[in-house]
Amino acid sequence: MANIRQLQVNSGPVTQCAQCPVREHALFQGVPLEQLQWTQHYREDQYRVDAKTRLFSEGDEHPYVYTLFTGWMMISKSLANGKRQILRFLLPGDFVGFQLQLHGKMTYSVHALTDCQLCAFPRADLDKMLNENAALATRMAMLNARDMAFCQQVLLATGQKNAMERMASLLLQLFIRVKTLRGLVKDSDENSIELPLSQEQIADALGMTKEHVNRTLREFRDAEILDVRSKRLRVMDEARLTEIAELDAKALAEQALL
Amino acid sequence: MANIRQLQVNSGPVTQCAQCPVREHALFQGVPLEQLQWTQHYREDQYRVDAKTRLFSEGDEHPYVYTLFTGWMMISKSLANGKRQILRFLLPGDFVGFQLQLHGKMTYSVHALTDCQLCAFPRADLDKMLNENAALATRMAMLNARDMAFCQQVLLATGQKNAMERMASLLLQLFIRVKTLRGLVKDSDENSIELPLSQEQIADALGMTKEHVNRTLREFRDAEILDVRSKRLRVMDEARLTEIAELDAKALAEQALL
DNA sequence: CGCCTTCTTGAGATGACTCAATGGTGGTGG
DNA sequence: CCACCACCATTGAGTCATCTCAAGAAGGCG
Repeated sequence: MANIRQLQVNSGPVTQCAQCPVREHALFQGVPLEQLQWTQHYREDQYRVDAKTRLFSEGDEHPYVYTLFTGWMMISKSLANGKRQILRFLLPGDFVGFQLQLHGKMTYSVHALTDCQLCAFPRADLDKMLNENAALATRMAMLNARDMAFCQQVLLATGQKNAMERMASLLLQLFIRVKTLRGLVKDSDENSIELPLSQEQIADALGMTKEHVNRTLREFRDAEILDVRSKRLRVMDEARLTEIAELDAKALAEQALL
Repeated sequence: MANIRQLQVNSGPVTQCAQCPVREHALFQGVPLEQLQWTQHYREDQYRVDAKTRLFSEGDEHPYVYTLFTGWMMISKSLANGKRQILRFLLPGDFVGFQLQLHGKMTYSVHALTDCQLCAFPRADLDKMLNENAALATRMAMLNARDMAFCQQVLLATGQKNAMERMASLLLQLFIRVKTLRGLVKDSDENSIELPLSQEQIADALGMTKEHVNRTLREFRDAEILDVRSKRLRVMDEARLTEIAELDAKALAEQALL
């Protein structure tokens, strides 16, 4: 609740995106170029959003959908008593904002965890574009199916795994996704990734308290499996982590590639 | 685990579907008829599945996707230790089987709770159909978005609500969906619906134990809010139930209509 | 340097779980 | 039509994982 601040979208297109690992808009990946010519006349703008600011909130009538180009964001839903569930962390390449009520109120909130750059589409245009281009609409369905599979994985974890297993699932999933993205943008450290999350955010993603997240992270550190410290996740024993998480690392990497 | 039996698909098309409340295949609803003419040459068969039998399991390479015409089914994922999360209950009109790896292993299992009738499509055809017809692909994306919103709702509940609130959410959601479907097929009893679930299944859908489901149901009965008995859910105090569930009844009804 | 957020740790409370035993109920076959 | 059996619901008592409340330590940022 407390960390929701004013939206700061600096309008004006960002022409270049030099450090962006995903050059194409996610919706267009794999769609043949000649089928995209006609989309030229649809509006498409790039925006910056500062760390810790809100892109939109649950209940807003928000006119855009986005592809995240750089940075980390999160999607969340809250209850009246202030409890918050983080549904997903967004990484470069992820699509945000598509939902059933295309022109109704958003069913979740989106916040930037780091400074972000994103590509925006007017909802009205998206609607038309999908109905005019089957390859695009199919890709949209596929993106949705990927996110669905992920949401179901998290639901399985939240409903049936204990604290340690849930945490292993989340961290391994992020570890693999970030390393997969990195394939496109070379990096040095093989067994550590940037992890711009507070323990409270991890807690809200896993449905546990921040204190228990802290204790669980300590257990992992004591067992020399992983170490989360100063916004960095270091994995010492990936095999053991995979075992605890009970996830299929190969499937995760495939998902991350889409 | 124990209630997984042999698949019994009686092949041969079911030409009529007299008692079916959803006459159209979900994927085709809202798609103009003239755009569907050309789909005629794609295969489409109807099947029956007996109560308590499996349609397919996590890990199977299953060649069909389905629309459920009559009956209740459930989608679930399991862990090695036998714990099972029920991801969703399927009602007439629901689409099952679409996923990212269209031709790979299924990421979840599907079981029939009652005797069911469903309409099957070969996966290979679906792929082509989507890529040839934008309206169809858009509709697929929309169906997915609906299911996504529902999955996120459940995730919020499982992560942040207590036993009573979670249970209220599930039962209210089913209550509204079934009553909405009933709009198409008139029925008498206004405040009760058929609920072909065991307490153990409710438990697996909510991430709690069957014993605690039993105790929680008792609390609801004692408070004269609802009564689940002999495969029937009777709601005595819908206002109170909605309040406890902290759900938007109007939004639920809209979702149910898609 | 100082302030504010985040992390860390402890101790006690509790909601939900486990284990165990009994009671119901519907379906099946004699 | 009844008797049996398997499955499902019910209830109790004790345990445990996780939560709550509290207080101090450590970062990071202006």
